[in-house]
Amino acid sequence: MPTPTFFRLPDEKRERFVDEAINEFADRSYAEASLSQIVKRVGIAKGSVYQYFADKLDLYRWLLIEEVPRRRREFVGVIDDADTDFWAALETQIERGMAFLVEHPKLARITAAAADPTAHEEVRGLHRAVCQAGEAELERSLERGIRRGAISKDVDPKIAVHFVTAITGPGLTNVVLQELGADLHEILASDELRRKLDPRRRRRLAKQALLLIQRGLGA
Amino acid sequence: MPTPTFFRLPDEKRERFVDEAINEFADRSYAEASLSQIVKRVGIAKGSVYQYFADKLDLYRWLLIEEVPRRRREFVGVIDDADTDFWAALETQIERGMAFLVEHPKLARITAAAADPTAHEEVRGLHRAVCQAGEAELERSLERGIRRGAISKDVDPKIAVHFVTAITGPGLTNVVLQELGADLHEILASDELRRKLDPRRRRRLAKQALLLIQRGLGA
Amino acid sequence: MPTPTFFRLPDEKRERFVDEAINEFADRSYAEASLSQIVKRVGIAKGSVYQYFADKLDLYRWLLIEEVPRRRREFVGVIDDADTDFWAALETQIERGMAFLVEHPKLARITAAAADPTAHEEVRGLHRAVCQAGEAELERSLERGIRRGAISKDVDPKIAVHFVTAITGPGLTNVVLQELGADLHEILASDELRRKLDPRRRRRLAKQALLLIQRGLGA
Amino acid sequence: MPTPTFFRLPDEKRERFVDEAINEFADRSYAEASLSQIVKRVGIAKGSVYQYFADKLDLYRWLLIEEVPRRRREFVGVIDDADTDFWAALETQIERGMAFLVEHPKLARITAAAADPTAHEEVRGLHRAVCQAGEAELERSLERGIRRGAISKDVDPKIAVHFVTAITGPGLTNVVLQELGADLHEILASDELRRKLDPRRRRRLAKQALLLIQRGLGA
DNA sequence: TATGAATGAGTTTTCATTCAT
DNA sequence: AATGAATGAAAACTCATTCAT
Repeated sequence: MPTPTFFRLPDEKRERFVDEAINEFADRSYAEASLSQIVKRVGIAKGSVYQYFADKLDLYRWLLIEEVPRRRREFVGVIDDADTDFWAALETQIERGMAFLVEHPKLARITAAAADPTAHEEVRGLHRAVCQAGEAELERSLERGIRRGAISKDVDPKIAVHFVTAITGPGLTNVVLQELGADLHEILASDELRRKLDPRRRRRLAKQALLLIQRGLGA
Repeated sequence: MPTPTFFRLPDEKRERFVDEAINEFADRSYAEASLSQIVKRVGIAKGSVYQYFADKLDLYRWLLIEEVPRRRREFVGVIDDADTDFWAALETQIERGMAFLVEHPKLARITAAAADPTAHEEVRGLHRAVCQAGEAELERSLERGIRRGAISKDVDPKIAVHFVTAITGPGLTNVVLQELGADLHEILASDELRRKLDPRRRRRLAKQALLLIQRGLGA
Repeated sequence: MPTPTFFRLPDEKRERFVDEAINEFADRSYAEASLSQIVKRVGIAKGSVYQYFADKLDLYRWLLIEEVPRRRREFVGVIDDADTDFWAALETQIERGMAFLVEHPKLARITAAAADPTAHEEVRGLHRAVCQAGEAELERSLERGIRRGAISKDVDPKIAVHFVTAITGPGLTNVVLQELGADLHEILASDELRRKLDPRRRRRLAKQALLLIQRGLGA
Repeated sequence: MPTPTFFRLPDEKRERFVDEAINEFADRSYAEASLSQIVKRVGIAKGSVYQYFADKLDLYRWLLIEEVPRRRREFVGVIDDADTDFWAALETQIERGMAFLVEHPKLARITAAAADPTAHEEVRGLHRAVCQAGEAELERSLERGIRRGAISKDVDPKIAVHFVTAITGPGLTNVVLQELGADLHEILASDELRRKLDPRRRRRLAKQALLLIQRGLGA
């Protein structure tokens, strides 16, 4: 976790640092990402990184577990299905997830990298933690859906959670990428690409995902 | 692609080399995988690798695009849905895919790593190629399914292909991992774990996946 | 040498600083000793060190040449052989030296490190100065011993001084360490070890050293 | 311990490497000694060191435990006191030890550094091993001396060994250094200094050491 | 064809020291 | 006086790749 020094930094400087760190870890795998690159781009001394974080892993951990999820929550908002229809909540979630993917592809990419099964022992541990947090939440949602009769009783939430996650995660991501005819890396470089996927089109794609899940699981 | 020299190698030696290369690339990401490790375990000189392959990437490319898919096809077999029921063919495919995952986790892991969005520029290109090959085939299957009336007419095969791939790929993988209470790395080390997931239990999981897809897409 | 600021410090704070500095330089060689460690343990800012001393070497010099000898003198006292028997004075000195070693192993260690011939150019200079001071004093003692007939006339005090120093310095230290079955680092950590070498046993060891010197040099 | 590669090196190259490594570790403490310096002086690539040794510690260990003792044995020879008079053997040993000190001050310095009590945890372990080996041998010698009547029966060889070691080690070293009016580092640089201590003078100094020990311990 | 020694660019990390506040 | 952020040189170590034998 970051040092107090890091939080005491002038906002502008801290943000520049975080942005470049996100750039680096979105571009390259943990092993390939290089602190040297980050400091070069931020324009600070190598040693400064170690004033802010204990080491490379510490920086990555904070990004992956704290900062990226925080930014995601900020963008996506909290979708509470406690008071609303399960399917309506899911639809909102899918739509906002797609918007996040398109508007913040770098952040999306860092999270997506957490699925890589070949990775540093230590990094894998972080990845598992990240995934499990999201899955636990969805599982509770599914259970609620079953209780309320939205989801069929013969669905096992412990299993279905992985299918729904797969559809709304890598599934939707790949749909988007195909629509754009590009990979995540290219999207970063091009505002034009991002505009290609206007909200109307996004809604159409979201509907398809929702339909599959709804028919697949619905009561 | 391998040099003629590589194919002229005594079978036993070539196989030992390939096995250790698979071990290494299944354990570590492309960036972390080390040729030094491979040659040490095979017991050949470092220079020899460059008699067989142009460089590290060339070796990885061949494994990812030729050798691992070849081994997968050998294990899974070709499931031709031209003559059979679409859903029956899919069910078979899912079941065999799960069996492959459990029996050959190393190979599965190399393929799964291809989903990592943060990776060498060049490696990413390979990954995309691998994915697109599989998706093209599935897309044709889906189109056939629609024509024959197995799949609803309002399904867009270009989009659905990603959802189905997500479910049968990362979705099922994660289901399996959760069932085993372990990650892919641990499965490798433990025959016991592998036995935990006997065919009957596998079939039950496959059914759940199939049901979701079938209800979701079915006419 | 310390700045006026250093001496103006509240006693409690200055003492805490000195104690931790001694801890650090007793644990690690000059090169390995780290100002960062010291300030962290004292709980002051890094920059403060430079308000008290010119630099790392300046701090070390003061400890080695002023503070540690001062503490040693305080513990050992001044043994004046001007009025007493040469051998009785030496015996006292040896006994007190051993007591110092056992009761203040950290201080002893800092002095002992001064014997290391591989060290910073500048540090070596300090070491030589420290050694020569002690040797000059002993040499005068030896000369007095010769004049009074306690020591044989054919002893060259300029040479003998090094042998006596060796016996009472590293010689006795190693005897003590062997008796304790430990190295200096372990002694620090263990009060129990220190108690193992009670005064009676210490006297026995001292006698052996004295006997060797007395028979070896005595008239 | 060195790799096979190291031993396969052309003699000239290997010797140049070892010589420079000895230079470095004789000049600076383990912590300060730098592989970068060594390779710069030898004129090879940094990576080459790691073809020869596992790491810095591995190189130091080999020098300290194998190579320097080997060179010392080669120079000093084996002095067997089994067949000769104990005192004559000791005298020879002292004389040759002094010659070694003067002729190979670098090697002597590396050994002497082993007495430094403030040092890397790992390095301290090596040092202790080196010291204990020498002491064990001398202890056996002393016991033989007692049995044969050369040494007084009331001498405890376990204790005396440290005093004798101190005299013939740091004691004699300091005598020599004082005679030369220099420290070990200056001796290295100056052939003239080395010549100042001709064999006749060396013998005189050795006699003084022997006399002290002989009178001190002799029956 | 096989070998394996040599390379050197690149990595993460440490730390004494400076200096604006 | 005290602070503590910034610095950057230097360290140990890794590894794909080359090339003479």
